Amino acid sequence: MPNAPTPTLNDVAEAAGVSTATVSRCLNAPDKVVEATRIKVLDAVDRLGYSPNFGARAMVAKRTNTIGAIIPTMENAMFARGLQAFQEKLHAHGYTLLVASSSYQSEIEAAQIRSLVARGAEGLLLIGQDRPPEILKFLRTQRIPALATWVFAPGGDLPSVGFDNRAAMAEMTAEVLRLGHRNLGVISAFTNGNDRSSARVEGIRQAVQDANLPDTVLTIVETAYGVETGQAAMAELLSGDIRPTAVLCGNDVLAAGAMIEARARDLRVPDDISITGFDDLEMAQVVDPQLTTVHVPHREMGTTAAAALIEMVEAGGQSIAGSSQNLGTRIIHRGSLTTPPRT
Amino acid sequence: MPNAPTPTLNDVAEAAGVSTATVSRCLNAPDKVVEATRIKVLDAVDRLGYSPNFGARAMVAKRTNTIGAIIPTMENAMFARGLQAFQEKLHAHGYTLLVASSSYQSEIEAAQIRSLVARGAEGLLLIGQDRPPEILKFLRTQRIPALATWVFAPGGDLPSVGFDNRAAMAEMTAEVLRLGHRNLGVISAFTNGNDRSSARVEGIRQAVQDANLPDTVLTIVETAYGVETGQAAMAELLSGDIRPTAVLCGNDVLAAGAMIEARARDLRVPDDISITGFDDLEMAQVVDPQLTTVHVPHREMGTTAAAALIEMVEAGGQSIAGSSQNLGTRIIHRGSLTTPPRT
DNA sequence: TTAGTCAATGTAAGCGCTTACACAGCATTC
DNA sequence: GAATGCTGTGTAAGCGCTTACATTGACTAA
Repeated sequence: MPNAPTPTLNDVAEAAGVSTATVSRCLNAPDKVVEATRIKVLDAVDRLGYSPNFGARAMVAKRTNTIGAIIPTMENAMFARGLQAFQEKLHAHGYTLLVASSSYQSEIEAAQIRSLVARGAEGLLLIGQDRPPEILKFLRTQRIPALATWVFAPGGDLPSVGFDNRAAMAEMTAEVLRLGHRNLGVISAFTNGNDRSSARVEGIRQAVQDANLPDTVLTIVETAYGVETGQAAMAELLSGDIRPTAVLCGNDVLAAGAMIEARARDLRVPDDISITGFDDLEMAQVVDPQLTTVHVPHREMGTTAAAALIEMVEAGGQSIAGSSQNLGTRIIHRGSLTTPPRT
Repeated sequence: MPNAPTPTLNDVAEAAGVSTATVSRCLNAPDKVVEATRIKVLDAVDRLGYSPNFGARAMVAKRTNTIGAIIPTMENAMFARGLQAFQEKLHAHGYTLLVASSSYQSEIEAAQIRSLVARGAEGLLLIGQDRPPEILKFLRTQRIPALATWVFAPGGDLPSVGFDNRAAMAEMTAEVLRLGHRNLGVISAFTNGNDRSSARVEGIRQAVQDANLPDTVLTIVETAYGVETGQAAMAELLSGDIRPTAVLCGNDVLAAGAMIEARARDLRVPDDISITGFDDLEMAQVVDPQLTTVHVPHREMGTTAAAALIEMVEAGGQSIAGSSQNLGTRIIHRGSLTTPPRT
């Protein structure tokens, strides 16, 4: 058996006894071809197991119907959920999603952006607002519309579809302070190069300031994303001189870790210590007590972002601008937050 | 400002005053070009914001360094984790990962396979072993090596890197039976078109049979993936005539749902009822009591699969076969499984 | 000096596809 | 019965790139 190379349009044309143009038409505009021919051609396609070469097609058609997304990591349920919704919406509009991950590193993100654009992405979904000017310039010269998500930052370099991390966390903090807590632990994901994390921490500081309290009421620990790291951070917080009565966590996963550590030390949540999360993942409902957290409409965000990006792409060269949308968050009161224990 | 189209190799060549061949060489084999020229060219590349067109390159070079993966959904931590490891390994070997999701539907998977191949995927990671013969034929005629994962099925149509779902679940069931349970509830993900789910259920039946027990000891409920569906399934199980003393869940997420329902009914886990999971996700450690579950080496599987697939791809036309690897699982004893309550 | 070598660059073909245009055949229309 | 339109198909250009081969010129060796 000779090493049959993968069949091309030409092979199909020969097999069907027609020209390549006809084959192409059969595949892309079947009604422009009379039925008898179409059957002949489709039969040949089947027989040869022909599959069109996307690159060649894209090169001449100048359309790819492809949109790219770059997320820090797939291993974060929050992104996974939003992305799944994003992809479903894209699919419904005939677009294909290409996903890449950056491991939270700006240079990798830059490389991935170039890679996705080279692969024909006509629009890009990115996480967060901050990125180096070279990238923005690249996007501009390539005329690729891009959307920042998981943040709401009108007037930023990129249009954004998301929510106000800072305000949401400030609201949660205000609630904690209102309940009477005056000694707050904070477990945050690394803020360096992560504008969502840092906005959340800023929100906390803001709320403390707005309540006319000194920022010495705060003890902040930064750590990597994960249950175990959250647990370790909680251990650190609890071994300090003054024990916080409430711990604000930058996300639900860290909060779950904090709860494990609290339990390990025989601290009852929330009677001995309150814990709050952020994101409202499944995990928030699975821990005991269930987590009081900030609900983020991840799926809605994915869907809205898809719609916005498609619009930007189809607006074409005209305006790459697009406009920002704030999706809003709300505090979900469950069992992990209450008044501080009486001493 | 004229509508500047995105710059091409030619534009760079003109801007640098050299031929396209030289520009191409600068980019792909810099040492074949004298330094002075190289600087000129790279400068022009920068100035124009040039980015090579992947499709055009792939078309002539016949290499894409791209591997595709199709998973049922990104919204499942189990896949996310394995995939992240897979992608890291690929990256280290200079390959790019293209991800698509199939929503657990075979026809969508087939379409995605074609789409990824058309986009130049040189190898494919798939989940599970079962798929229609047309797809296998397509893969064969296109000479695309493919690997089945999350299963171990030597002698199957595709080589596999994974674990034996059936044996793992049988082992867990045997353990439950050994503790004295004689009334087992089972909450399984839908088994239809999901060979992992069905293998797990088969494992349970097998273990019951091996213990010379009638399969009336089993009450099986199938449901969709999710905490809430797990909870509903548990409710169904608990409202039956005879209450199971142990509930075997097809995965940790369903198990977490089951625990919530148990708690809602004031049943203590494990004293009143035992619950087991499968996968050993973070969620298993976060619930209280922590879940006794089957540990699956997701990351290791991803890494191993990447290595195997790269090897298959680089073996090229010769043998698309590859060989299967069984990664092994083990039961993690935590707090959710104990002997049945005395009546 | 002259042939020979070699490194640096240019020339041009062609990868697989779509599509503008040309063309043939046929049914209408006056 | 010629002019007209329409429909189905073919012809061929060219998308952006890599690379085999040709060319150039500087240098070496005899």
